[in-house]
Amino acid sequence: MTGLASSIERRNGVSLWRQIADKILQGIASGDFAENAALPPEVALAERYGVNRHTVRSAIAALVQEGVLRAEQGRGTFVLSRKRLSYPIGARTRFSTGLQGQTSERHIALLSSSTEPASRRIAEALGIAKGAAVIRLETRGEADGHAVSRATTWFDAKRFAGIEDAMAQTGSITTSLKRFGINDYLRHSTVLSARHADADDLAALDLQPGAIVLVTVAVNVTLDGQPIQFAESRFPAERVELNLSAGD
Amino acid sequence: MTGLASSIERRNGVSLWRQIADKILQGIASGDFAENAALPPEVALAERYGVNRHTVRSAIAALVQEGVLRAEQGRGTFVLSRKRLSYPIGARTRFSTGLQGQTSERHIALLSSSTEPASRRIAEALGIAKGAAVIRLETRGEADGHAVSRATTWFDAKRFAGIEDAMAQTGSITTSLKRFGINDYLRHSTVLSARHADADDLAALDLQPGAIVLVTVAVNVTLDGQPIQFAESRFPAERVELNLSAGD
DNA sequence: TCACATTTGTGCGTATGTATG
DNA sequence: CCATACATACGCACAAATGTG
Repeated sequence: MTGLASSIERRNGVSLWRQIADKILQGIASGDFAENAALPPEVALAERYGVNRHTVRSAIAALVQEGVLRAEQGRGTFVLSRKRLSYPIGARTRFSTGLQGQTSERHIALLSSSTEPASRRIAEALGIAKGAAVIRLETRGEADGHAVSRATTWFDAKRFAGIEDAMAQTGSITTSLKRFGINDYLRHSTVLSARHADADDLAALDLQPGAIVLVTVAVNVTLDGQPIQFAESRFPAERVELNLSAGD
Repeated sequence: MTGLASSIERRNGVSLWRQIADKILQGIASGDFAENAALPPEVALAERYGVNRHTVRSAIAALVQEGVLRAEQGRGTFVLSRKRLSYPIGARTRFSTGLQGQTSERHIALLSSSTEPASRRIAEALGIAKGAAVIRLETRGEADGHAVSRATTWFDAKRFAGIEDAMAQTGSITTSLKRFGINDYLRHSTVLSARHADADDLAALDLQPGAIVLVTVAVNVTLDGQPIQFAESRFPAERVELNLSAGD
């Protein structure tokens, strides 16, 4: 009955906190700790495994960092579920159609917008002069009430004046672009990386410190190759995977 | 001169360790702490900022986790540099040619190989019967002496008997496949995710606990669509970005 | 509104283990 | 073997957030 606790060993080359973390993982795998339910309080775990509360906290911190648990001050520590949305990226990358069939509802919320001079990087991507006015949109993609992306996108302000209003109204880039005579566009390039979420990501995507975001930096172009949009999107790695579809 | 330390405040809603971490980031940005050089010892930092050594440790742990620092037991804590290799992924994804121009030398080292029955997932991907024999290769991609990828790949054992020997000799998948009459192949699908590096990744890719790996799960096919290879690759996010090239 | 219990978060002091040179 | 410096673990105290009565 105390088999679990007795299998914790000291000075065997594996730190106690790592052993505790593995115990918790076992507990989740065996159904001892249910998904989407609260873990026992730290003090209870500390007693169960015969270690100090700090040691349990180290284990929990590691698992939070691995995206397995989520700790909430004053409430408890919860076991996360692990299904991921699959977000397709290809020549025709579209937020809404991409998630069709996986969620019942999705839209893009416009958080803020502003006009600013283009940095060198953005000017080059959009094929305009450095310092020319660009519109920046800060958006959050939501599916079934969960935040699944946080993006910053830039448009040439001259060509797309007022696109922020269209976005606010329609909640869709694709629809907004139609108001400017663009009925189709292609993903020209995508650079992909991953990093820990920063403070903004944490707030916008409802993540815990230490969470990982997938970052895409992309340029969309018209069918004849004119760049129209430059975007950096952040996806919570624990909730989203990217699906690099071959053709379309 | 002691302006830095005096700007640390207690009970202002931001934890001390986070404030210290931000101080260290400032120090790096301002050149106070040089890239690729050792940070002052923890006790020195603790004194400089007027906090306990544990608090400095929390700050350092956070920055290690963010990939900014690297702590080495018995030696010191080092500021990392942040250039990344750009690894192209497209229809014709090849390790060696992909990194051409970015490194002077690159190859794939075969760590181990084995034959095993195909799991359901692998059988489906390769279009063979579940339980049929498959060859598994554990490899590490190296460029200029640095580990840049860690992959596990599976081949149908019947069709590609002995491919492990070819890999060991040539250090190239592309070259090895030629021995089996395959002169060209295409990337059929890629699913991309990110997670924290596990123990194996840490060792193989020379990473610190808390580091992030980009994970691709891919299927390669012959020109007429026959699946030949299933692979899961892990890339250290701090050293590699993925470049989703549009056409080729 | 307020008090209170519960639970996680932060900080300090201390001791000991472990890796490096 | 020693000194240095990072790693782990424990005990204690209090702060902060949450939920409840």
